[in-house]
Amino acid sequence: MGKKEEMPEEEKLQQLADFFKVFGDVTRIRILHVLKQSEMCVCDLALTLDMTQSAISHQLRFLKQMALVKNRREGKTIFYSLADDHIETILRMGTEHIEEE
Amino acid sequence: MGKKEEMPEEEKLQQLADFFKVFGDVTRIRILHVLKQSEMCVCDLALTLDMTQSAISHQLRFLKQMALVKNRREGKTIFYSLADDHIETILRMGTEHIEEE
DNA sequence: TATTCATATGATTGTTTGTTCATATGTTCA
DNA sequence: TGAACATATGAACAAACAATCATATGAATA
Repeated sequence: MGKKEEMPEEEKLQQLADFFKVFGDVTRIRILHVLKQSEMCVCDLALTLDMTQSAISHQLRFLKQMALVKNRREGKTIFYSLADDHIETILRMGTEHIEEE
Repeated sequence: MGKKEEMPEEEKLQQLADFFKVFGDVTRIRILHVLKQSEMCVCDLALTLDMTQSAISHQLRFLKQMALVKNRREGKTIFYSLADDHIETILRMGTEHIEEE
């Protein structure tokens, strides 16, 4: 929609750092890794990752803000899933880098 | 050399987070961005990025540890450069993600 | 409508992290 | 060898961050 090419270089680099920062935490990586397989509600994420509902919820808010996950409500429960398959690609790239050599 | 496929999932995710964490800081992103164009010595990096030599040096050590940069000595000065072109690819992927939509 | 279940959120806290300051190491050249 | 220059490093400090605790919001159902 907007012309992002016009963004000043410095600001772009800041955004880039902010973007990668999201992946720089194990909890968030674990969440993304689980969601990569299937959508999941908050309480099941908490169970699966063995963390409190609150901790998961806080991270999900962050991930949502950064547009990495989306959610849908079904009655009382809210299901989270990856926002797009771009995320998987990035995770795979990182994995490949780590695994080589 | 080692078979990285045998690594336990949890440890792999931790390594992945640690890897991305490197890119999650503006200073490091700026350093990598500059080195993408040409190798450079510590003092010029400090000048270019308008930061103290010490701050740059600390970050370079971190980047070196994570195998993202390499260096060579030439007399008194030490030149740093990107360790491989993989880094550029990852930066580009991040940039693309940010710039789209 | 009161209770229960699912999730969100604000405040607090302990930890991590980036920068600074002071100083050490290492190289060159007079 | 000693002065000058380039880089590295340890300790200390402040800011950012993630988890926790307590509580609020919101939906279903008895």
